[in-house]
Amino acid sequence: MSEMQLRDALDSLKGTGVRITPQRHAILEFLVGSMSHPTADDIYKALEGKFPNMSVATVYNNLRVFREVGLVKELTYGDSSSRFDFVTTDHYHAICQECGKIVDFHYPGLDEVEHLASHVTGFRVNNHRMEVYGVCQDCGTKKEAH
Amino acid sequence: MSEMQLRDALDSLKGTGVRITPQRHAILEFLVGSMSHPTADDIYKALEGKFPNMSVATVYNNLRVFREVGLVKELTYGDSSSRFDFVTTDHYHAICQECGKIVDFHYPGLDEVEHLASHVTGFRVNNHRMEVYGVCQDCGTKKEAH
DNA sequence: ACACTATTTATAAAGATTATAAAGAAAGAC
DNA sequence: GTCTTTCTTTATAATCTTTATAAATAGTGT
Repeated sequence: MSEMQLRDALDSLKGTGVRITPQRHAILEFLVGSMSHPTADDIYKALEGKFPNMSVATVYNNLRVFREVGLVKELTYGDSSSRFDFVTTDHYHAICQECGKIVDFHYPGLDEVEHLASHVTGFRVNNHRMEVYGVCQDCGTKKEAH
Repeated sequence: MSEMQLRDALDSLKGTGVRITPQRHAILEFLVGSMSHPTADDIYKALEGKFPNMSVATVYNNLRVFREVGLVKELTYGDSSSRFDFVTTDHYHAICQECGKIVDFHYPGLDEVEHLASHVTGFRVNNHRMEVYGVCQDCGTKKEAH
């Protein structure tokens, strides 16, 4: 299943004339297999074993390439580093304010918001982003216990 | 009108035991009067005339204080620096992908999304954030002309 | 005006991301 | 398979934003 996602992603890259390097392959593979919305540094560290000589710049460069092609979304969360999310189906994020965990959830049709925004602001609207902030179950129960 | 907002904000600060310094007064005043969602550096530069000796750290420190008290919201937009928004009524942002302009718009009741997210993820949800991305009128017409 | 404590300032440090230039490797042509 | 061109990687330095630190300064209540 994620095999196919990876293959599609690679095809999509080829289609836009982006070369497939071992590093790109590995970064994409990691992103597809990862449920944890990793930071650039997470990816760098995760691939240290396979590519002892890989530069951080390579990770950043390729994440930018993937983002430009539309394979990956960049999530900027408050103070710390950006997190990267392999684009599959449309979904939103719930972010825990205690531990930083990010959990996906689906919600139908916020297209209406885009239309209204477009009407009110005069923008040609391309897309939107939404996040819900709160405290996850783990952190919630951790606090109750005293 | 923004006079009153400023006065309310100052009262609110006093109420929580935060001292009113000239710098804080000026930063708040600037935020209330500003429609442009400035960065910390914008604020620093804008107040350079009035406070030639003010430190950047002061701006950051106070923006943090204001955020903790709930007077100000921090917006993290993509690659560059955070932007700060004086909290008035609830509203969302439309962001131009060409020039970075941020325009406010109102939309009623996305509480439903919070409820669903809470139900699906098990989070105790506190708040949410939504942004619409696109191209503003200025940038749109600029491109048509050739 | 005094005293107590929070705040400011100046500076340095940390952390994330990008720029640069030389070395290396994909992909298509032959 | 080899060549050649061009893109990519690497290593390093630089940049930019934000925070930490410690001494000097200034609010606030009495």
